[in-house]
Amino acid sequence: MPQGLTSKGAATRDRIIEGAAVLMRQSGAGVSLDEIREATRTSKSQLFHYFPQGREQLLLAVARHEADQILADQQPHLDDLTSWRSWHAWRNTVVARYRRQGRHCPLSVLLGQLAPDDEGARTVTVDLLERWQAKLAAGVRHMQDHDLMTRGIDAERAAEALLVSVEGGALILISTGSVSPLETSLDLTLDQLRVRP
Amino acid sequence: MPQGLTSKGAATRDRIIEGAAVLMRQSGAGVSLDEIREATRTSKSQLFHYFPQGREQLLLAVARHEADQILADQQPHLDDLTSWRSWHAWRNTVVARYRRQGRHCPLSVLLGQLAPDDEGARTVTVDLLERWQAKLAAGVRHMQDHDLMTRGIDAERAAEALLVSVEGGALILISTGSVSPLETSLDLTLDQLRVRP
DNA sequence: AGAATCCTGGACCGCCGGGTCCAGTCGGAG
DNA sequence: CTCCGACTGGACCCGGCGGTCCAGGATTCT
Repeated sequence: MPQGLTSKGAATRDRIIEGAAVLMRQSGAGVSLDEIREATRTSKSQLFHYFPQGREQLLLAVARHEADQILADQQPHLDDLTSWRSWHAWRNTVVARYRRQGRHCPLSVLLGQLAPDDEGARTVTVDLLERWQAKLAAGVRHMQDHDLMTRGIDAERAAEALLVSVEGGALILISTGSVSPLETSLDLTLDQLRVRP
Repeated sequence: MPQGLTSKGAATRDRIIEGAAVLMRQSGAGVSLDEIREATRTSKSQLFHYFPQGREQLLLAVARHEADQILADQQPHLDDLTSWRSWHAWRNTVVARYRRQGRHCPLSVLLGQLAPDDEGARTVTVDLLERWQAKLAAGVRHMQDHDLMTRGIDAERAAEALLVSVEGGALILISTGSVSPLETSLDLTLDQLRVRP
């Protein structure tokens, strides 16, 4: 990405990312630069003007965009997991999001395009998971501090388990089209955090 | 695949599948027919002789092979989940398998190569999940019948939740390289099936 | 033996797609 | 107004890869 960048240039750059994201969300599989070029009404030279390292850099930018979107979709609940009410609201938001998304996970498709051992691609995923887990752990810790969740399970572990439920549920949703595993697993895991009578 | 197929032909076909599987397991990402040809010491014409529909058919065969392998790796425990001892043995086998596998899931790489909405690819995954879930559910049911697991959770649901733990844990292992989420989630889910005192 | 069929080698083709280049146009700073 | 750097269009290149083809070797059956 060039150092000088006028507002017009920034707008074009964003249009490319957003357009590519939309394209991959619907088309699902591998997208060529020509398709992106056509969908965003740009030219080859613009693509390489804004992403000099080519395809990989572009896809990485789109992946980061999608990763941010995933967290943003869970707001405002994800940042305010301070009561069972908000936990349930969060749970419903997540389920609704994946139900809506159906069998097309934009991020997984994206990462499938990039080399799995590529450092950049790995970073995007790891960053997402870390941010996600941190927010969940904060929520669990707050609940434990107020005796609303059991202290028998370490907050970080609980957050890990919740993440596994969401990711695993989403993965199975992608394969089978069924949301019930996601719901079941998430509900069971949450259940386990309830204070035992 | 041709109708006539001598034992020599079948051997070559198997060699191609096995060789391609090994190749994808180590190389990780997209594999070209030329690489497969070289690794299996065959020629282009053989590849298309045994897989007339070309690359897709070949990858699909490899994917089926890998899916079967996943279940086979969990034997004999998966077919004998009749005591807590065997459940734990199964749990350890699964964890060990994914720990060994590390960040390279052959099946996910494979399916990433094929069009995600391809009917054949979908079938491979769905079949695997269904067989897997059926075996887990059978185990849970057996345990419930002998009052070794709680009857409070429907056997199919329990199997779904276990699957989510394994798949989600494996997915996170692939991304982050950490096995602990897999272990945590699996253990928590199993815990929940214990009969409450 | 001989024919029918399966199996194998490898040259060849065509296209798709990432990447390059250059000749412009635009837009704002001085 | 003028100039410079950012921005844009699109023709072009070229390597790789999936796929085709045919000629010839190996097998098996009658």
